[in-house]
Amino acid sequence: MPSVIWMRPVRGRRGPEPSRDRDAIARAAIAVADREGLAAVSMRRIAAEIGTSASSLYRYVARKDDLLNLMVDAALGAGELQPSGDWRMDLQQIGHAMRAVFKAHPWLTTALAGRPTLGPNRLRALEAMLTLLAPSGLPLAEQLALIDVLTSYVRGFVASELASDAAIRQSGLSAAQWHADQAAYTAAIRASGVYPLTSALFDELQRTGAADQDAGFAAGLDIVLEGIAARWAVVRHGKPT
Amino acid sequence: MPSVIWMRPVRGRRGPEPSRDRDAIARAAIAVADREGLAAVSMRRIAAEIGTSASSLYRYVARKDDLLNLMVDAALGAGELQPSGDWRMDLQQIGHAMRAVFKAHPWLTTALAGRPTLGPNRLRALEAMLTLLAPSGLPLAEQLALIDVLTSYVRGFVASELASDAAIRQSGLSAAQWHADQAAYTAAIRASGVYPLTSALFDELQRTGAADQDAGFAAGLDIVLEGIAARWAVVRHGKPT
DNA sequence: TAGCAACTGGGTACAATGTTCGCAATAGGG
DNA sequence: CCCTATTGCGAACATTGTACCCAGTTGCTA
Repeated sequence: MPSVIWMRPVRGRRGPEPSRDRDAIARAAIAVADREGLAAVSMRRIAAEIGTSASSLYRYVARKDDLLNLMVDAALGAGELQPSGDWRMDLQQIGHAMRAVFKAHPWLTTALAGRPTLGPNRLRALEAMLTLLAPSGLPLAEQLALIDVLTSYVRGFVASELASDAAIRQSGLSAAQWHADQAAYTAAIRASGVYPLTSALFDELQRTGAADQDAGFAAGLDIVLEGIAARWAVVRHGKPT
Repeated sequence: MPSVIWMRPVRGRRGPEPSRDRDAIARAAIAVADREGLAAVSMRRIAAEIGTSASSLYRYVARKDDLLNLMVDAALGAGELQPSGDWRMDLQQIGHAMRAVFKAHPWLTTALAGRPTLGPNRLRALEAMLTLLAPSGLPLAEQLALIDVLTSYVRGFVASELASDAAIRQSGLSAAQWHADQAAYTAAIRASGVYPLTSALFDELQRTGAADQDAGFAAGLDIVLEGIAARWAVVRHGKPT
């Protein structure tokens, strides 16, 4: 039996028809993770959610890891791209769409860590981005590098955005208590006098609300796109690396 | 008692002197994670490693999460920067050093996911990078965005590099079996005919060995630095965003 | 058509995990 | 000097991922 879940047949050739399907399982697990965090996703819990038992769930996924793979690929499948012909605008749009997906499923960045999930949805997205970058004439491996730069940036940025929420949920403290502890910590950092720039940064971040985190994201995205454009131009104009 | 571990006193004012210290605990945990993966890091295991019991370990860390925070900050503390005066060269050097750290501790990218650890070592690194970017004259928040772009890229790239190793270890399969399964999967993807560019990418990646992954990383890093340089120039020459 | 093999559903069991509790020993502060 | 805060630790508990087994169901084949 193959270890990649998408290589395993969805049902055997004999015996009763399975009463659930992978999509329903993924949806249930995603709903739980969205509502209560990734830690709430246990085999027993998801099984109960779809009205069956843990051991029955193992008829659909070989290991819990496969359940997470299903969740990740299903969550990643939301985006659909309408190519406009302008690669930079398209990449920008993809970046914003990815950010929206990651923010809609706060557990996704964590679940993706160390998991090279390559399900049908992610394959579709990869193919679409390669199609977008094809006119660059760059070697495919380098196109992949460009895509990696973009997706890594988005994931990293959203991870920072969600970090406090995640930490709060994980710590089990009240949000107020957590923020108080955090404020005490930054106060101690400032008081140490060893980190003047970092302290100033804390001040600035506190002064400007989280409202312009959108602007920050867009600015970072522009940096990335600028780098990609530069690389693209190198090939187009024959300039050396 | 504060929830941030670095705000908690390292020992009480009475009673016997603790027989171990946080550094030794972090070192032991890092050694186990390096050798056997993050999954092998359990409270009982680390306690045994330093010759004590699980319940005693709880005198040093309030929760397992704190143990991971200690590990992350200790692992991140390896790098030391010698500023050369050329910010671009310095950032490049930092990027390469970070990649080395992440590759030396394959569990680090995973442990860092969803964990806004801000221990002394990370604070030092942040302050150093802000010092480096100070001449840009950019607002601190935007300097942070630049740093995020860089670190996100490095983390994302190394995560991709380590993904297969991590997946192999996690699956419990033999490396040969895993690669066979993976090859069968990519073959099925090619056979489907739906993903021509992705299939070509697989071919190209297989043809070029992993030897030039270094080159790929450097290329991506250049893209990032190019983007940062562009942003820097905007301010210096007063051009509009 | 009879029967066997493959398959699904699910109850039970097991080892391992994070974490809490209580108790004995030990140090400093009044 | 004694009281209280603190350390080390054994035992216990609920929860977790997962293996095993058995009963019922379907389809292939003789």
